[in-house]
Amino acid sequence: MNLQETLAGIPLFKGLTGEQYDELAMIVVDQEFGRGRTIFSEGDDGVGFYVLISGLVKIYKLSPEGKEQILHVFGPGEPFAEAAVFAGSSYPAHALALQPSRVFFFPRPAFRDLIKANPSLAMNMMASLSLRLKRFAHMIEDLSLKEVPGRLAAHLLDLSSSQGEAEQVQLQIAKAHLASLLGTIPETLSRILTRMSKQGLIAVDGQNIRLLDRDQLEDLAAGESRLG
Amino acid sequence: MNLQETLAGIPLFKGLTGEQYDELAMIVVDQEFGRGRTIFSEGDDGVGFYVLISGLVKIYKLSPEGKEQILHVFGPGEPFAEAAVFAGSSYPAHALALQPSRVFFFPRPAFRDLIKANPSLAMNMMASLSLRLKRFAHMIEDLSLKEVPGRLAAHLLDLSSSQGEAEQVQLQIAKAHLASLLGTIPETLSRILTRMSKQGLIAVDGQNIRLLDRDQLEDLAAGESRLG
DNA sequence: CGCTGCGTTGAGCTTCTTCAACGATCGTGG
DNA sequence: CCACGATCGTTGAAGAAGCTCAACGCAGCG
Repeated sequence: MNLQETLAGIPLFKGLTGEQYDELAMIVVDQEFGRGRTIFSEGDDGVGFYVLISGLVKIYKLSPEGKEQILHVFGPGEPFAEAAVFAGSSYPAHALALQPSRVFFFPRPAFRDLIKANPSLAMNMMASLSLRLKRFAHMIEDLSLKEVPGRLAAHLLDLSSSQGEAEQVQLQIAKAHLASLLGTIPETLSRILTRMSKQGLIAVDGQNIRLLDRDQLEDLAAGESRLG
Repeated sequence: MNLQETLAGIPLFKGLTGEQYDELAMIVVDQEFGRGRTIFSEGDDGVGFYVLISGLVKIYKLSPEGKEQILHVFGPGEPFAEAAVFAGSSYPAHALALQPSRVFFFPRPAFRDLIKANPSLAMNMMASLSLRLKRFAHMIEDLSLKEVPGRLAAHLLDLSSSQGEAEQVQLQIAKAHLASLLGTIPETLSRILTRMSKQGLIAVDGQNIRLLDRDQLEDLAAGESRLG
């Protein structure tokens, strides 16, 4: 697959003309990061943004005591650090490859020129930023208004819908990472998984989880009920 | 002040040409909302976005049990609900006027046409969305990695810097609203304000708060220390 | 006057975290 | 091939932070 074809497969760049893909191809930098490698750190100069081509990347914040809050885990096709291109000048969080990852890097000045000249690219970018905003709003809501079992249930149902409404979902990330994504710690997550299993809501087998009682999971996710 | 002048005073629209202000003026709808009036509700059809001209507006989520989490309190000059223009089709949260407010409403289709034809407007919009994204990321970090005293300290220092580094800051909103903005409840906020006063960090007089020990407030805000 | 919105304080309880120990798995180098 | 360390997960006991419930105070205003 050549560069232009790869670019055309990225949702952010959908609907562009062949010429526009050529322009993108001219400024893109193809990079690889091994598992556990840092892509950028909070406070680093925001020199451009990325699109993940393959692999898995986490975006996270750290507290002074070392506790981590994952803001997002990105899979193939997703852009990250776009905000750094348009606001402020430094990355507001850390980015690290959870799996060996291939990313396309777009340098800030060249990309700004491109987007200024391409309204449909700008519209795509605004849609992407807006979607991200919605997800963050959802995350704030979850952290503040739901307890951990509710957040977990919501996450499992999200996974199910993104994995084709299957009864069995795949976490994709280690449980320790899931804990950080849900705003808690591994111990607490482990206890809650055990509790939900005992109550017949789910069945856990490593990173595979079967959703046995969707109705009750949905009640939990809505914050309408407690886990006895 | 005529319409074009008012538009020119809005940061989102800065740097546009006179002709562009005329175009904006043609699609804008001038609206007023009394104190306590709902501007839109979560799930409503996202028919456009708003810029607050005067007054005070809160954007918030509600849990099924009625607990509220304020995502943002907007003052004059700030746009809100922009995300609804570019992603999804419904508002993802509620908006309510905390004070009598005047807003400019921009209908979605007309504004999309406008922004597609005006690259500098698009760049401004992307900057605005990106800034919002940063603030949300910060809020997630606070909710997850800091305790309530830390969030309060961070908020007070934010207020101080936006109010000209004054020793005395003005909350602008009721303490019950501040509690919701910080992801807690009025009782807890009240207790913490009392505690911080007794320890000489601040002095509270209604909505006026004097910052007596900036160093220690900054430690708290960074999450590096606890409130004895 | 009495209502309503707003704030404070106390007692008890739930949830979550901390600290500590332990078990399983896996890849690597001796 | 086994041993070792590293990563990851689980479980228990104790403690802290924050929430719920309830009562009360106080100011503004119809």
